[in-house]
Amino acid sequence: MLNPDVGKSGAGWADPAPIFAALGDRTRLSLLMKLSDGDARSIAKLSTDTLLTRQAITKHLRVLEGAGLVASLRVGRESRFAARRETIDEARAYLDRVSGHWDDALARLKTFVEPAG
Amino acid sequence: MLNPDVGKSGAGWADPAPIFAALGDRTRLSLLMKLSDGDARSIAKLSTDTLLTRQAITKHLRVLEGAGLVASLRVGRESRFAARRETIDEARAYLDRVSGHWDDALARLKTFVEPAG
DNA sequence: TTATTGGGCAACTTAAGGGTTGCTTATCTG
DNA sequence: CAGATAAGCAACCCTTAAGTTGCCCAATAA
Repeated sequence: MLNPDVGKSGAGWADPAPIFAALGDRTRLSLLMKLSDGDARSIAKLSTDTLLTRQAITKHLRVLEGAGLVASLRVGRESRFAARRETIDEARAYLDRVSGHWDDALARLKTFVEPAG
Repeated sequence: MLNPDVGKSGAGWADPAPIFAALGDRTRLSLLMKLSDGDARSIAKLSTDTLLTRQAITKHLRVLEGAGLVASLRVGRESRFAARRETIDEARAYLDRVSGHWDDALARLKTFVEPAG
């Protein structure tokens, strides 16, 4: 399948937690890194240079796919995976929201000791 | 404790997976959101408007702290937590790296069907 | 000083995650 | 066609994660 919509839906916002959860694994991050040039690769190719079995890699790829971070397409006898920038950008946008709302470190230190206000 | 260094270390790069793993939970994201104004809040305050017990919230906060996403400081009888922008930005920077390396969607579709090259 | 409120600690249950092995199916190559 | 290569499926470990309950301790407020 070329894609489940894990993306944005009009007005409200989808829960980004599953995206971050998918990113929260060393193996999956390194898979995403390999795919970070935009090219698609087969499972076999993605399984080289790793200690894990092909099945393990497959599972990780499916997790990434479930989160919308990669898309897969079967061509011939192989399954090719490619990174999906949209979802990565969605995660970035979320981090922007939680990061962009306050100013300097000094102000933060103050708030530790100030009354609960 | 005001924080263990989960941050960058000179030349190489720390593994960002634990950061994303910490972000990969709805409850923790909502906690971070509450803290996204830069102010510190007590556990009690952060436990209001949630169905979970205070203990559960505490655990989540400790997970966030372990990942460096928040810092805590005990003042009087309460533990105040505040978000740490550095770590959030670290996660953003990582996403920049995996996202910033290819161009348009069309090119990506091509790579699905092209020979493995 | 006695309640009350904010938190820490520990034990325990349930469910999910990461990984493996074994076997089967489909595709490509000689 | 025979053999090799790419992958899917399913069952099965083992460990960690999320959440709960119960109890105890420290700081504040009446």
